[in-house]
Amino acid sequence: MNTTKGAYHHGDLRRELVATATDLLRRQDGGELTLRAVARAAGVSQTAPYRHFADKNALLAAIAEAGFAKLESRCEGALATTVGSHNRLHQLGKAYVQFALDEPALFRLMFSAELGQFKDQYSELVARGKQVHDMMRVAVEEILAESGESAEEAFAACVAAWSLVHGLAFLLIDRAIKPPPHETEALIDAVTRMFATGLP
Amino acid sequence: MNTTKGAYHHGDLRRELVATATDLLRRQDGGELTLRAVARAAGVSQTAPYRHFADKNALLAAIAEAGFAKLESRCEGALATTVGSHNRLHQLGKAYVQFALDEPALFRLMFSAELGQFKDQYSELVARGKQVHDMMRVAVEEILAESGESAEEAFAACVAAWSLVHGLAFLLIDRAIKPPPHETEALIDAVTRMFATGLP
DNA sequence: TGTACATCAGTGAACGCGCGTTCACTGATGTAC
DNA sequence: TGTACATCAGTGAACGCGCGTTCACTGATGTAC
Repeated sequence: MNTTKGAYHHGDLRRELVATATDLLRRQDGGELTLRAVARAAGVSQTAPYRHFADKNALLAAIAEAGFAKLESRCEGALATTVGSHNRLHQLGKAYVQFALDEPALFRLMFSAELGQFKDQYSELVARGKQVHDMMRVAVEEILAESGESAEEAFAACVAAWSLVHGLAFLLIDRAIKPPPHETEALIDAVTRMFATGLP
Repeated sequence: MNTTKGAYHHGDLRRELVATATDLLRRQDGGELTLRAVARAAGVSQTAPYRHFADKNALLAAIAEAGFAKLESRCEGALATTVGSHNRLHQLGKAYVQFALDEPALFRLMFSAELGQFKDQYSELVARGKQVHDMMRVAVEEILAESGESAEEAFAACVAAWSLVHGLAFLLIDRAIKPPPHETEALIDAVTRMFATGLP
């Protein structure tokens, strides 16, 4: 594998395209992501991506997959240093919302209707998405296990926990609610705690 | 005002374009909404909309504004027949989520990044959006007033309530969670109740 | 070690397409006298 | 009541644009002998 930049053979263009696209999303939040723009930003001809992706959808799927991996590792990082079941759910929620704030366009893509239309064809992507759901589930179950709740309760509670952080993330990145910047973190803290400590 | 269909002068093309666009969103969820497609669906030339809207953004703003009005009237309908502060918040949340399920593409547009980029230019749209927030706030304050909570608590609680229903709506319409269709309503009921009854 | 050749990973020109928008226009309507 | 004319609300052709994608190609790499 050749990692020299500028070479005719790039070495790892696939990975680079995904990284460049993620970067592009970060820099031009709101705009449309085009294959040509990604290739341009990667310093490569507009047809080069076709060597690594069947079509634009395949690239989008790869970007979203990498996004889920990133989200997952952020959440795991938050859990790694936290003890106590309520506290763990609380930190998990904060990491989730913070990820959305750091990467709004990527977060949007990961859950977009556009992606939703074909994502079932990309099993790795589906698997990555499930793992986020699973982290939520485990965190909620940790709490409910302590008080011996039923599994049905657990499902609804898990969905509620996820809904809360997912909704807060979207309301913030879509600017439906606009707290002063220096109060944003406190708001996230208050809202996520509200649920985590509210569970039985 | 002439309401005869097929006439050269339509009579109320502005309203019709908004209605047609909403219809189009409903029928082709996921696809892009184009000015030309809206005009085509309304049975009018592709340049006719320019008589009523400065550009495509203005049409999108009008569609979203009508969407917020619709959402608001749905929520008001739910509140009109409900007594008891906890119950009212619960029903409000259900109406919100149900609206998103009935009009997923419209709901997405109302909160889309695309719209977010220019919506501040349309004050009527901004005002409509605020009214939804206000309904949430009032419902939460009704509850908190009964136990004399502080205003800061109220803000976080309001954001939390809105986040919960907003997140559940998006997780469902984006198929991030896929309950069996006949269980969807029960899940919405359980999740929205979970918060409404969880407040002090 | 040197050479021939298959394979791989790029390039660049070109395609058809649908988009938003403009422009000069035309048909319908309403008003003044 | 009838006519002239200004105004309003549409039409249809045309524009330039950037898009995803295809195609024949070319330069770089690795392997067999």
